[in-house]
Amino acid sequence: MATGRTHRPATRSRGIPEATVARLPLYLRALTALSERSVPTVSSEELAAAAGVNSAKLRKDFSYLGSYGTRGVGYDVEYLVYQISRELGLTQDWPVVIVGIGNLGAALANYGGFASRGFRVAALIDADPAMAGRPVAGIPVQHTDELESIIMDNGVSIGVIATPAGAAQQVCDRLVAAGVTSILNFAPTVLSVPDGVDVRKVDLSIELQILAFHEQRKAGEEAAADTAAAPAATRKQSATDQGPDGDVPAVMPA
Amino acid sequence: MATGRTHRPATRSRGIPEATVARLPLYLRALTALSERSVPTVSSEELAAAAGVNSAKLRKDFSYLGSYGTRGVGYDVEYLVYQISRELGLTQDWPVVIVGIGNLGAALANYGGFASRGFRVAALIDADPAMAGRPVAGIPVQHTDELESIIMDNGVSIGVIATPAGAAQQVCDRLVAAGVTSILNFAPTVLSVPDGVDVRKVDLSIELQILAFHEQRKAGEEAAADTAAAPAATRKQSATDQGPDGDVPAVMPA
DNA sequence: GAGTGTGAACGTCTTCACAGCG
DNA sequence: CGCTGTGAAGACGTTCACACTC
Repeated sequence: MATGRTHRPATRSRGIPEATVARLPLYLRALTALSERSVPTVSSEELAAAAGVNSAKLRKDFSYLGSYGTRGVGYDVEYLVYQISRELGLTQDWPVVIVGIGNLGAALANYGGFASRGFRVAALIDADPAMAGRPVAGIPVQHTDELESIIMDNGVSIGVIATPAGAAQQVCDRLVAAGVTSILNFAPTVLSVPDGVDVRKVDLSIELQILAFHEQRKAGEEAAADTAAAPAATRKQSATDQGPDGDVPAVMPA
Repeated sequence: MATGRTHRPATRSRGIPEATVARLPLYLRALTALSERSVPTVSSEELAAAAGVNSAKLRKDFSYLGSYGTRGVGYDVEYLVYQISRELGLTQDWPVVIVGIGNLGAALANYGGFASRGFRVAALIDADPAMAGRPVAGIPVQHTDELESIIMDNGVSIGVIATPAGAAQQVCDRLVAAGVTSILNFAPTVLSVPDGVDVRKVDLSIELQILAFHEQRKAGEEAAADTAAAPAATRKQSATDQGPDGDVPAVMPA
């Protein structure tokens, strides 16, 4: 089955902290927007505001990549876009397959955010024979039987699972056996994979439950409403910090 | 500057850590599955395996809720389901509106994971007049003009945004003005909201970029492959821990 | 002067390991 | 004995504040 990958020595010597990696796409998006408006440079303060984080965090994050800024000036937008893209591995082409072309799978296939980065939908796969051949987002759906050959022929290493929960583990096993080493899982199940395979999970229902928790808490605090500093109308960037993490599952490096 | 920032009073006396809150839905799902199989009790070890975390973390998490286990035995499944549901606020009904009924919005409307918890889709809203009246997942789509009245009439406090990025902030503003205090955002934008409103973000493209980062790293490590302990076929639960967090944005309690 | 880069302080989350209870 | 519950230790992440550079 899996290649016996090594263990992670705990301290990633050359490594960029996971928390930082998770924010790089955020910075990249903000920078891309600036780039499209032909803004030449940004300060950490401005960029941080656009990305919804605070500037100290942003500077610290960038410091892990290297010293790409200019003191007294800020960061060169184009240069940073390139550096972050390279760090994230977006300067290369990543063929991706989406398995499970229901409502969600179709939404993913149509999602523009993939192509704009280095991702290319190499194939759509579904178990329903009636779907076979039917085009979704301009790409013909192929039957699950073809899964292995599609993966191998296209050198796919990233797979997206958008099947019902019951089918997810089985699909996952087949993807991994065929050579996929990174999986984005939308099915509400805990997938088990061999060492060396990364899984990230997106779970809609979990996100709502976390919101419900905070919502409930708010309701209970209607009383003691003011403590010290709490200007009612202070606008605040939302994406700032998001809870520790746990939410959307996880990266499991070898 | 130097000392004393009027921060959050440090010790949230009654508070459950965010990281723990984010895992409660995971435990709940695992417990529900056990409950359906009429399993009466579980040990922390078994439940942890089912949820994809380690047992120490699970016990610590539960300890914030109270002492619901029995030493030498484990946890009563039904009782824990109830306690966690209550803690998450799922024992009450949460009417939710989904704005933006494209592929993704439709997928969300059809998603079974909502109803099974305390969430009820109170309305589907779209800006396209051609969508109005058309049923999606058995619910007729309503026009954006009705947004405010829908929110108020149904006492909706949780909104889901599945619109294109360009419309998200505007929709968000209207939702908030109408009384929504928790938002789940699928649009690839940083939303800015007043204090007291929570926003969580799910961003598909960001998840893929994080996977690409790790994938790239793997490719570069093909060389030094063996260290010490690396049983090739060791199966591992995926959702264990997922990176620090940052990824999907954030909860911003008042 | 303006703004980056970063050591050090601080806070949060995870893991360990074992006391204590059924 | 088995397994929970939890202090204490340690890893990780964030924030502060300022030296340093342009």
